[in-house]
Amino acid sequence: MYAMPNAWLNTYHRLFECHGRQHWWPGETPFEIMAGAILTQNTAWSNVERAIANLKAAGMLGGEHILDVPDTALAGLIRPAGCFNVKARRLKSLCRYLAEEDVLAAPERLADQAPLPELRRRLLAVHGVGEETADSILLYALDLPSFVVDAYTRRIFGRIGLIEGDERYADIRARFQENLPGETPLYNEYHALIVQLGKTTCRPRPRCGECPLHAGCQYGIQA
DNA sequence: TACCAGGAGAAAA
DNA sequence: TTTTCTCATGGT
Repeated sequence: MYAMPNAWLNTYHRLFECHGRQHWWPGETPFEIMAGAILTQNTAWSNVERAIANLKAAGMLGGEHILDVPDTALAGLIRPAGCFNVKARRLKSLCRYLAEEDVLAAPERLADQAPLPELRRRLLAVHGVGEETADSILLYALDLPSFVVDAYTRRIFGRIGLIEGDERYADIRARFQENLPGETPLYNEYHALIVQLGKTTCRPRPRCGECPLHAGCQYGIQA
């Protein structure tokens, strides 16, 4: 696929060969992906699915609806995702921002409002949107090439020696983007594969032997 | 019972 | 600037 693979691309190809295409993000609409990015903060996705199901069942999975509902009612719907009072405020903050950009009814149009760096800066200014959440929204909801770094990325790439693991978020993101073609499908699949590996074979335990990455890692990939 | 899971903001050091 | 604390549910 790429003419001059490097260690970063080699790792991607090994992950892809092992785990296959991940079909991310698990959301049906750009708004659902954005909401999921907030709801999944420090929370297992299985809990987020319940919260999103509640929003769907209540007909609330849209920015205009969320802005209309009282905080307490919204918190009740997203309760399974944990930190529900905090996340209710964060969801509303995101919706207010989408309204300010005049894209509340069609959040995918946010991608047309400004270049990626400016969009990222604006998202980071929204209450409740940190770097990982902003990059998740840019990449998975807006199809823009912004690499997502998470705890799995730090752990796995620290273990295989491509990073130290304790760098700042921006530094790790820059390392990926400097060493990979700036292509949305690649960033999309790469992060999804990292999460898949992190969830299935890289729990804190001795080497699992299930992933080809372990073949080159003296310690196995673990926390 | 304790720990972990696809963080972020606020306060303290 | 960096570290610590808080938010909080559900599964193992």
